Amino acid sequence: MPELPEVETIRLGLEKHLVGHKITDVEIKLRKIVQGDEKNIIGGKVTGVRRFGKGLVIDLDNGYLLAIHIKLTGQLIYRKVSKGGKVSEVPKEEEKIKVIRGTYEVLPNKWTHVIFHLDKDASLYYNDFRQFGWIKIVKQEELQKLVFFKELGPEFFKDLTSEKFRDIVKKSKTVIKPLLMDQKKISGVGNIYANDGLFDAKIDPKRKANILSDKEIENLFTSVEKVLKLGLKLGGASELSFVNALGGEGKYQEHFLVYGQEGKPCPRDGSIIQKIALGGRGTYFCPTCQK
DNA sequence: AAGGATACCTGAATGC
DNA sequence: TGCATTCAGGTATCCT
Repeated sequence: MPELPEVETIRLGLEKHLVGHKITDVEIKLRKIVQGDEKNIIGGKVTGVRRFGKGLVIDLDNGYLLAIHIKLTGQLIYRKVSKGGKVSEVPKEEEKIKVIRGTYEVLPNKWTHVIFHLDKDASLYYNDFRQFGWIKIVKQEELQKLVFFKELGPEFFKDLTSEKFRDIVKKSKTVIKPLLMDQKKISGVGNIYANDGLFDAKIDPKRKANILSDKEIENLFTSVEKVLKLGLKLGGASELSFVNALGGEGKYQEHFLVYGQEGKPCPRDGSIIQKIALGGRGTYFCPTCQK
């Protein structure tokens, strides 16, 4: 569920607040989350934050980087201890942050698995209640050796053109919805935006990719771009545990078209939205207007 | 090789 | 009521 818009929202926040900070210490509470030697990043200063699909890269000035995937429930939250009650958009010590659905906790909490201590009274917390995410500490030149980054397909707003998208769709023998979510084919799209994009394009998620017409493929490209753009504009979808780099919530969950809307009326024609499983994932669609 | 099924994990929702 | 089961999902891995 953290998909391109959510991860980009985090990246923008980290770029604004984290860049320029030096890592002074790393506290690892759950070892399996971190791979590589944390000693290699101590003393390193953050020079930039990049995103590839749903993956994040925090670049340091000492030749190392942090490659991060938050998977379903990871959170990266920046906090700076405010001195002298100065007004700041950065969360304060006592501020509670959404952990999962209706649960709010201060930092750190039982789901905080890694704490990066930074200079200038700041810290970066990694929380993850399902513990699926990972943080890899590697040398700059080793990023492209990481399987996840190496195998990523082209992505929307970057290197995926509508022509490339058409070729990928036409070549695939799978069902269109799982194809949209296959990171090796197209990166950045997950369950929420695949469901809503297909709805916007009026395409039945069960159809085989290679039988879609050129026009349908073009519409789908435009529709997926459209919902991704809206998701980013609204700061992502926070229905489960997504929060931005300052612990704030997004608003796209208030604008879901069909995702999670089983039993509710279709926003286009009022038919009841159905839920089925495709590729083992929840799939929501309108049975009458998605052909 | 591509595509499908399963594991990973835990809180919430559901079942009886 | 309370205990057990099911469900959610992005990869990683195994299997065909």
